[in-house]
Amino acid sequence: MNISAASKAAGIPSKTVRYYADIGLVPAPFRSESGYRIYDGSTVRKLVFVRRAREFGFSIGDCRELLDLYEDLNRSSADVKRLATKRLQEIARKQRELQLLHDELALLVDACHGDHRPDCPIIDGLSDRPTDA
Amino acid sequence: MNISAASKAAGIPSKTVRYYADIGLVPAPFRSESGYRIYDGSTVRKLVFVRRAREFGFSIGDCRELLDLYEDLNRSSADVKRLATKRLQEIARKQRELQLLHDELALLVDACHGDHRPDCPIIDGLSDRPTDA
DNA sequence: TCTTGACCTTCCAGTTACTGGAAACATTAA
DNA sequence: TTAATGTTTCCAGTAACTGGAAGGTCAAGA
Repeated sequence: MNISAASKAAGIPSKTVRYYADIGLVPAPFRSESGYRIYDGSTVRKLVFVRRAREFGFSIGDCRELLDLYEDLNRSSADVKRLATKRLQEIARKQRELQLLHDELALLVDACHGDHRPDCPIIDGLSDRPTDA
Repeated sequence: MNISAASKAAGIPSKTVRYYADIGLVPAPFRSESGYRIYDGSTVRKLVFVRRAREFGFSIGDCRELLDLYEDLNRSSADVKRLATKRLQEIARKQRELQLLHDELALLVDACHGDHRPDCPIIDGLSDRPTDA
């Protein structure tokens, strides 16, 4: 599996796949005789995990910690479980905030009659005229 | 309402609040005689909206479009409704992906007995040895 | 009134996490 | 064998902040 196949499988550009190995986020892949990177399923799965975590605002440092869970889970189980649980709570918080964002936008869409009538309660609430706050 | 109050209200650092006006993402605030920025509730509400959108991976460009919805909703309603609906679908997709991330991490946590027993089915599946893929 | 400390200003440089492009070597298909 | 495509390294550029310097402002207290 060379880099473009791994890139496709993980949903991450080749450039970024290289970068993630350069900074040691994922293990550096083996090389073919001619120097081509050769990826295995294990690394690809990590890349997928990183992509999803990055999409939701976890930093590279966070990803490093999250990936360490994979390696360390059976070692210092208690500490690691606490860390993972903290991250789970963060994800749950993100889910709630995402729901708020969704609802706010859905409200806009619902309030919009899709024609040219000028009365829109949402616009009234968010226009530039000075308000209560 | 000066910049630190607006910063607190919106949950965004003062630096970033200034930056968002510099790049024209939110309207440039009025100034006091001495040059201090003066914020109103309307702009603060936009800043909150931007913060939430940014936290979920919408780019500054995306935020610009989203904010335009507020201004343009009662104008070209049909087009704008289509754009908003597209964004809603994206948010829904993000929610599903976030759920996957959550489940994956929850699986790790559940599988971890919090002690030092060495058998962990998740680790087995994600270890560095070559796998099926 | 003066001063002290917190807050504000602009400007410019640095950071994070990529991302694009050049130059050169490798592989494959015709 | 040659053309197209894929890969390599290296270095520079971008997006979106973020930190720090140098200096002006404001409100409270001696």
